[in-house]
Amino acid sequence: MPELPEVEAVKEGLNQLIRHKTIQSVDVLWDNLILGDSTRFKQMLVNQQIETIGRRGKFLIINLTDFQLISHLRMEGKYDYYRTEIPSSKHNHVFFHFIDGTSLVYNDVRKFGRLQLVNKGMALEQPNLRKLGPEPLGDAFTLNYFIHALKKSRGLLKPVLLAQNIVVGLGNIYVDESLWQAQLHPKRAANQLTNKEYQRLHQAIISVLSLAVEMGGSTIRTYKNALGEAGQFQQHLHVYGRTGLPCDRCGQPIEKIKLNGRGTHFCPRCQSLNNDFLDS
DNA sequence: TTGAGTGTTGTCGA
DNA sequence: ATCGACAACACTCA
Repeated sequence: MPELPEVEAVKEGLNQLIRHKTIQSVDVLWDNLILGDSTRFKQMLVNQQIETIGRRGKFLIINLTDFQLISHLRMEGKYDYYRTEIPSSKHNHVFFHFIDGTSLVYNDVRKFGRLQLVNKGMALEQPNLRKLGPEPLGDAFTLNYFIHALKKSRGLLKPVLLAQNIVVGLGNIYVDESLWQAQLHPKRAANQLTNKEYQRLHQAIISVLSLAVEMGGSTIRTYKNALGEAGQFQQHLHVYGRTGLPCDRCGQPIEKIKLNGRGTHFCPRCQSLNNDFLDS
């Protein structure tokens, strides 16, 4: 489900809903969602107060009195907030009960998500967070940085952009959309673009993600933010889920291929493997 | 009915 | 070290 824009929307919702609330108890119905010992996880959270909720890449970071709770939604993780009774669902797996009687429930159909409690200040020191690249909408994501990073990289454009070590936040939807916007084939060698192409790609990533954040993300099948609201960026998709439909730029039917196991959508005319002529 | 496909990423083997 | 395949799991669709 969630790429950067969706996680950002969840973060915003959680900040509205659970800031300053104090946890009374925690229930875990599927231990594999918890990294580390789930008994300790439940114990340590009692009496912790929520300060603020942040985001790093696709990770949510819930800042507590003495700890940080790292939460990754992976494919289908969601948070639901309830003021009264919690409707029964076979996919509700983790329950945070607050002293005011309200609850935050982690729901995950596929159980791929992960929750990890670490000491305050240690979230960004975890190995998987430490190797993340810069935020695409932050100051560190400069064109110069991006060019140098991609020139050092090996492999094909799309897999390299999905790896999160050069820039965070892109997933299968937004990488396809960014490559369409930049008119680059997903199988181009990532270290062999022209400077003009690097510039187009850099700009495309920023503009696609900015608009998607503004629209509250994309709701393709099931995504909802913590307030229960759908995203609206799906109205703006040009290639993802548009296989066979005419390209919005040139009319050629959108193609779908498999690239490293991921469905990959692109326009075979606008995003040719040999499109150097676009720079002339 | 069965198999393929689904928004992610950590791990494993070459 | 790096890259691709696979696993974690449930559900939908052809």
